[in-house]
Amino acid sequence: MLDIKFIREHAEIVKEGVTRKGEDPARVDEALALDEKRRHKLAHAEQLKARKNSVSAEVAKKKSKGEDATAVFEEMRKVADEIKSLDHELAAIEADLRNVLLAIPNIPHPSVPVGRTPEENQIVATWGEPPVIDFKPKPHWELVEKLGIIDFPRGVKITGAGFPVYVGKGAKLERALINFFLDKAEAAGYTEVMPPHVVNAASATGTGQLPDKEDQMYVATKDEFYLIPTAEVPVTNFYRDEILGEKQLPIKMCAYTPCFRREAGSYGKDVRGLNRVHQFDKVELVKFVHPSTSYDELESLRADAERLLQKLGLHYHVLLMCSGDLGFTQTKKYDLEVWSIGQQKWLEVSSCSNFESYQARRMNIRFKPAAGGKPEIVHTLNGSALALPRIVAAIIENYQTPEGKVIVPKVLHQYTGFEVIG
RNA sequence: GGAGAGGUGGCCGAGUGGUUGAAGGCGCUAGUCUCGAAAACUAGUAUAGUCGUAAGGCUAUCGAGGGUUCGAAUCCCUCCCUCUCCGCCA
Repeated sequence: MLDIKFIREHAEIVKEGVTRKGEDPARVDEALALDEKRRHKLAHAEQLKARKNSVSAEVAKKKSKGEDATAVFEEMRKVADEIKSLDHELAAIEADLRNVLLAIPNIPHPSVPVGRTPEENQIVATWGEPPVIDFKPKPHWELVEKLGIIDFPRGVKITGAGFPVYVGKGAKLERALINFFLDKAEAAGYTEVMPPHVVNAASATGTGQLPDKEDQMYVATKDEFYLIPTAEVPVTNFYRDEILGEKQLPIKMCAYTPCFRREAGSYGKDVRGLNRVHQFDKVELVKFVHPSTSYDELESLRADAERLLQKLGLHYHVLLMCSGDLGFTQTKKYDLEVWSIGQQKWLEVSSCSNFESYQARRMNIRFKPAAGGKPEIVHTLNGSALALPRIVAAIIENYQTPEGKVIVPKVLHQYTGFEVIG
């Protein structure tokens, strides 16, 4: 969420940013009104508390001298009641204010193009060329079935649609990619973590999954646990409610986890094969950085993700998302899309975002400036490096042979132990 | 899951109703001393909100929330977490 003080002091900037995101700026005024009301009540309540405290001190003094102090009890009883009711009103106002603040999106960075639809995203880089082949390429779902490396029907039997089973070389390819991605992340300075795959409500709120995106998560209701939709959730919450040292920054972490997404409301959209599944593997990069460096860190994060695609030899391009296509909590985002020849389309395999202080404020992650002074909120960023299933789809389609075999990219050989599937 | 113990500042730890935001120690920072360092000594050392141009004031916070009371770190209730023993178990 945004800082209420920042909103108070820069109401117009915030409203303008909210509008660019395609959200309703009226919430900003709502927040300001609640804030005004809150501070008014707070001043009143604190006055009464100050009175209570000073009277209490006097009572203590009198009692220690053996004097009678019952004269003020009657009045203080009333003051106590009044304080209690003001505190209740305040709690209600604060809860309302927080809810309104949570409903105000992060505002786009000035370098983000203004736009409303995905068509207005800008292609800012392209790498490689589509594979040149002289036969009709097949989509991956046909290839994997023939090769017997991914079993969709049995996944349906075991769990349901969107839960593929990787078998034999398919499983090994998956594992090889995970190890490859993690090794590269480690080489780029990221510390590997293996976090829990379910989180509590506080963590899900910290990264912004709750309250808005509750429908997208699987919930273990008995224990109020949420299956993670991305490693971003547990990893970013690693430092929730902590104060870091400025010298520790930037902190770079990577994590492999399975990701669980209900994908409610997306039925029929790109759902064939591995394009959209309910459980998938992903290696995620997360950074906690000094506010002055977060946009440089975004560029290097993107470079870290791009390097993987280059090593795999996959033709891709980079999209700079327009203001309207940014996520609620993001200020700037790049999507990496890989060309998949069998489907003749671009598949999103990574999304690299800067959240500035928006997530960190919700999570209360701060750092103590080395020069002294008050703790400041860190900036957080994250990016996929990379999401597995679409990479698997792209590899299988782009590296297919006329006979329906798949050549494994060279960088993976040391991980797979085989060079061809089929 | 059963029984018991406990959760106090960066850490250890005192505190069972009244100037206790909280003794003492450790750590950390600065200063004195020293050629320099150590030691010693002195001082400082939480977070947040709010008011104020500022200096500074006020309020809150002793796991969380509620209650009792003129007054709660201290008493009561609920919840969370940690530890020990037993049970179960990869």
